[in-house]
Amino acid sequence: MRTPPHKTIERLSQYRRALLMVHDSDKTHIFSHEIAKIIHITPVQVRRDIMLIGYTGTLRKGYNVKELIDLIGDIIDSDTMIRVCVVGVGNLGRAIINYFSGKRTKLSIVAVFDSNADKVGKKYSGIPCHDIAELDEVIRQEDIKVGIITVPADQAQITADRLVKAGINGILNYAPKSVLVPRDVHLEEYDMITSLEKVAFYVKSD
Amino acid sequence: MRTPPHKTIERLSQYRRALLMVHDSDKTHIFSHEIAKIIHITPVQVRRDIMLIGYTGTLRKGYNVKELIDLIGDIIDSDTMIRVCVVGVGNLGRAIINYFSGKRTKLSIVAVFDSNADKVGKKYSGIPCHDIAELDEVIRQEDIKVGIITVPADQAQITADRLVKAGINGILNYAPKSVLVPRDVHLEEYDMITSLEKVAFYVKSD
DNA sequence: AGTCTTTTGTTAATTATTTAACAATTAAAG
DNA sequence: CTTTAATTGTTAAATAATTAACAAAAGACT
Ligand SMILES: NC(=O)c1ccc[n+]([C@@H]2O[C@H](COP(=O)([O-])OP(=O)(O)OC[C@H]3O[C@@H](n4cnc5c(N)ncnc54)[C@H](O)[C@@H]3O)[C@@H](O)[C@H]2O)c1
Ligand SMILES: NC(=O)c1ccc[n+]([C@@H]2O[C@H](COP(=O)([O-])OP(=O)(O)OC[C@H]3O[C@@H](n4cnc5c(N)ncnc54)[C@H](O)[C@@H]3O)[C@@H](O)[C@H]2O)c1
Repeated sequence: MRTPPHKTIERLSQYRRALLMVHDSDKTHIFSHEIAKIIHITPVQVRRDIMLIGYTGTLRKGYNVKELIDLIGDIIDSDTMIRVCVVGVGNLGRAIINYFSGKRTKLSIVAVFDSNADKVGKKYSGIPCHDIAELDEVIRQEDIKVGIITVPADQAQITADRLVKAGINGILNYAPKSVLVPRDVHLEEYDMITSLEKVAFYVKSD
Repeated sequence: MRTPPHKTIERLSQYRRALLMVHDSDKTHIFSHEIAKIIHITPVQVRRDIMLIGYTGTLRKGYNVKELIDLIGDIIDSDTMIRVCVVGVGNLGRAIINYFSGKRTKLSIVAVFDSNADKVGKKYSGIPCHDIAELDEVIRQEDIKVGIITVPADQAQITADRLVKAGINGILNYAPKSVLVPRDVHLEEYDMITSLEKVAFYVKSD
């Protein structure tokens, strides 16, 4: 099967989040328009995405929740566990560690780093905090493949460089400063202000 | 001028973030390829966006940083200050309040809410925390137009309902559960797990 | 049993977004 | 002063993403 479009990948993750919640209830099947409503998209889009990944529901019964969850896993999850670290254990870092812990079976935050001696040696949501100086060593030992950056903006680039040097393959950067990485390192960046300004823009021109 | 495409609005916000940083240095002008490098897009895209908003740079000198910042402000900012509140002062809420404070001239977080009595009455980054029961009253008094949700997932919908009832026009939801709002309320949602799963997907299939 | 309604799966059409191409212009170099 | 290289602005082409259209199947209803 051809690898699905970027946007579909993104939505698959959202579908699964929604499906996992539905699965906790007693529903075994779900219609495209029900999924659509949760994600705020159209039912056609849902059906098209599901078609793209080669799943078929049952006519007039909808999609089997469990099966669809598993299939999405087959597509977007790695075979093996992907190990992740967080650099910078401030408010945002802690929010992320705490939110994420145990949420997914194929992704796991296994180490966090900070430069503040008061934090080093402590555990956050059960994950040990290492000194930033040990980053290289720990990343190699723990076989960490993805790093999340939550340090102050002026430390973002140097942190990214360290992560790259240690052999990481993907970075998720929350510091409000874009970082430069080699082309073979996959980079995602997110800035809340962009989202807020977007809301504000559409609010004002209502 | 026609209102720019959604994606351009998003990038304008990013351009401005980058330009503000450049402006702090002594550079007065910047080339499209320099902006492009910071945002990780192509120079053509940058020029096209700038064309769309009707700005013209000087040939072989690039764009005037200050002018471009101001023009982007004219497009995406509101004439008047847009007042924002945050509901849920946990790790994430505090990270947001702290990060955002004072960053933009036309957007301001003026109130935060929590249900925990220990937090009510305190100030966070200078912003007073009110009891959630006073939400309606404070939002009307303070003329708040946008709400940011950072409460636990199971409180997300009820919080959204409260905000809508109080007359808010836009919501930025960070709780990992989609909320339903009337069509005239602009909604943005973001979930870190989607970003992380995206990174993981592209990392594994490298 | 036959009709109606719902819902999927898929192809085609439409719309949105990005990328390419290139003329025009200007600063710098010789 | 002429040539060269760099850079913008814009139109056209290509690509990506969404939406529409609709046939086929299956349960519900009579
Ligand atoms: N992208 C977003 O939407 C968003 C939202 C909120 C905050 N932020 C940003 O995220 C970052 C963290 O925010 P926060 O509120 O947690 O800040 P914070 O100050 O509470 O935490 C920063 C942490 O990083 C550590 N640190 C500093 N330099 C370091 C280094 N070189 N190596 C390792 N650790 C280092 C500090 O000791 C601290 O623990 C900031 O850059 C902030 O602007 C982004
Ligand atoms: N979208 C993301 O990327 C992302 C990342 C991290 C965390 N989260 C989510 O953000 C939310 C907050 O995370 P956190 O780490 O700050 O959690 P937290 O538990 O530290 O904070 C939640 C706060 O909300 C308050 N609260 C609870 N119910 C409330 C209500 N009905 N009204 C008002 N206040 C209420 C609590 O008193 C607490 O202060 C959680 O839902 C978490 O899953 C999302």
